[in-house]
Amino acid sequence: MNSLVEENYLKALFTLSGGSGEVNVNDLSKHLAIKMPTVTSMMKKLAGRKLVHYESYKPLRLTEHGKMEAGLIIRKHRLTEMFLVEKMGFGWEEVHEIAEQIEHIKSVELFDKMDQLLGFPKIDPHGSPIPDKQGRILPNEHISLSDCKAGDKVRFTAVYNSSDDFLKFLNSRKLRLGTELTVLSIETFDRSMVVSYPSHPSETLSHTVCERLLV
Amino acid sequence: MNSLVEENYLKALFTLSGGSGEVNVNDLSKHLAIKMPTVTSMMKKLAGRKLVHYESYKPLRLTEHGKMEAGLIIRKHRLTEMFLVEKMGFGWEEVHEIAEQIEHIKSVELFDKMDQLLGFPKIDPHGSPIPDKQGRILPNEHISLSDCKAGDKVRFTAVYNSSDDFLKFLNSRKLRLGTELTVLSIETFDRSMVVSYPSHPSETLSHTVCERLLV
DNA sequence: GGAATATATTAGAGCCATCTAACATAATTA
DNA sequence: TAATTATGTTAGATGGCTCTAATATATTCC
Repeated sequence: MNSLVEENYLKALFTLSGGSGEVNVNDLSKHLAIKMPTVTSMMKKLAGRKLVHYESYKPLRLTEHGKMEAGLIIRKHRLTEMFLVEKMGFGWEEVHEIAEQIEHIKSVELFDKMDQLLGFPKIDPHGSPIPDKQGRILPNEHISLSDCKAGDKVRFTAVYNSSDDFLKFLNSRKLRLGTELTVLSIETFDRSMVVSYPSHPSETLSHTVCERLLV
Repeated sequence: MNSLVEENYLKALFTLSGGSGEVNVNDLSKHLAIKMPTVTSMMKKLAGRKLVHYESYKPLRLTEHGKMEAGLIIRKHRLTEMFLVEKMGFGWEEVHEIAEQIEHIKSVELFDKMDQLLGFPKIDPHGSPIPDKQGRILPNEHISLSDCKAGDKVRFTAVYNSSDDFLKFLNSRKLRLGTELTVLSIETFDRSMVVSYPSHPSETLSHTVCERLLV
């Protein structure tokens, strides 16, 4: 049984490991706001429990077992966010903090029940995929809006690295998951985009925003 | 901010303090399954934070502030149980374990939302009163079924010290909160009672059971 | 390739919540 | 009341997670 602290390390490793599956001690340290020596010693501990591959001065990698465990935590997090939004009436910008805590609850039944009441959703309120009961996750197929060309018609399906402020910004522009966007033009000097969608015939979005909108 | 561990001590103190409001170190130690020296040192710590009155070799008492804090934790516990039963379809014997964990979640909004979705209930699924948002609790007015006389007509409104097994027993007899009971007779030799209620015209309940049914 | 910088590890310390062993006080009972 | 038993406290140790300071290895840049 993993402690709450260990679970946070696993989740962070999962989140930070991109395509390569590798994570630096330094990045992990910054992400968790925990000093590097502490991280190193925890990595040795997790390596002892076969949750991460650890070799001195090499990047960290989750083992298959570690990925599964991390996936299960993320599953709980995302099901919780979904439940809070869909069944309890929270705004999607309010739920992260609460889900951060509830994800550590030990009860298969609780999360199965959420899953069932939600109709076995595949994505959370931010558009991120929900891992299955084995902790497996399908890598998402999304690209950034900023990678699109003028004239492209796309569906806004997820956000990247969502902060409260960013979600509030999206709300203020009535940009919701599922919205159909048409790219009208792209400014070359600052790469901002002008897009149109049902409720807003012409809206300008900065490059920073476009990078974080997945379609 | 109280740690999870401190919260468990506060809750136990609240639960164990009867009419006198006093609790022994020994009882607290047994209830929490934590050795006495550990309890003593934690009591000193909580006394330093003005949550308990502590004097060497004297019984423990929660301060008013401590009672409030404990009440708030119990409020979260009971709202959670209620929510799990009423809104998520759990059986009332399944929810205690989960509520034990969720009661430590830091989020006023989460519990306010539960409260609202439940229509501001005054009692939990076991019939125990739910403290208000200030942590105040109204002492319950219930008496044991075992204190009733033959011929009494009463409403079953709460259970005392409910265990899973006991709740399963009640389910098997279709004894639910709110059931109207009539005491038909009392056996003098073992103090068991014969009662009747809508679904069961004649049912015998042992003294042990009767003591734990509050009416 | 060597100096400077960035990244990672080791060593040693501290806090929190727990324990056991030993001792102190209070309550019970012969 | 004196002895016994029950309850409570002190002292010192441990494990988990964290830190800082010092050291080691890798990477970058002149």
